[in-house]
Amino acid sequence: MRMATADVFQTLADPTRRQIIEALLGGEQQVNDVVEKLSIHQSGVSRHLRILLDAGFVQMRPDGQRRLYSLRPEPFQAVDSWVASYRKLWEARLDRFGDALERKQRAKKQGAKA
Amino acid sequence: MRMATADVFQTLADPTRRQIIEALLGGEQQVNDVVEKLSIHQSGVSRHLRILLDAGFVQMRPDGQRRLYSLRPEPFQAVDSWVASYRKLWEARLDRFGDALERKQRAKKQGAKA
DNA sequence: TTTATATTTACACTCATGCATATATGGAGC
DNA sequence: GCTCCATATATGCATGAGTGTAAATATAAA
Repeated sequence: MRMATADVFQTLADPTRRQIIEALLGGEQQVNDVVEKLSIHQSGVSRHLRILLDAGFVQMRPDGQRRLYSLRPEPFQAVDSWVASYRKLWEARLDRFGDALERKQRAKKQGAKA
Repeated sequence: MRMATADVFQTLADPTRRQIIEALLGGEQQVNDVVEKLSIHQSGVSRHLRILLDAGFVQMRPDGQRRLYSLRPEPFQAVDSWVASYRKLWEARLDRFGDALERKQRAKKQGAKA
């Protein structure tokens, strides 16, 4: 149960796990709910959830005989922080749009607050 | 040679490949330069570079008997865009700091421009 | 105890990795 | 042109890791 960035990518490598993550974006779900959205047996989903739990992507809350799973932000932040190191690769070529974009976003944010 | 987000995570799952990517952050490198930074044989590096090439992470430019590899932005953008879908998971709990932070960054940016 | 929900384990299978070796490619020297 | 050397890729092999399924086991409620 390490929790390093390394395991984060290892965990995300499996498409079924990414599907599970996407399914949980809607909010807390019990195992069977997740199973219905995938084409894999329940035992497989349980194992994937276990891996996601170990990697910190999800948390679990027992509710009677059910187990409710939901997303946790930390590993996503780790990915975000990793990719940030490489953002310079494409930000340069967007520079000319940068200022206009920034102004637009700032205006939007101001509007939302009003 | 697909190029979907799926392969992106699959490609990033291997720690040696992430090392290679990191090594290329310094700029264009020939294969031997990369080999020296890792503890793996040249043939292995070549195969990893091939995989990175297929996934779009790197591009190759022949220079005599050397092959110069460098990073390409697209797959990183794909990761960035994927993680953006989950940003709401942690942005909420940072809201109270958000305004102060934004002001600070804005001030910094202004300062840099001056 | 019976039922619903979920996890664990054993198994077969596939796939990826690293190494070693062989093969390709390009330049230098003759 | 030809050979020699440096650089790099491709292939065959052994090994290890991960996946899905099915059966067995846990857990909680009725």
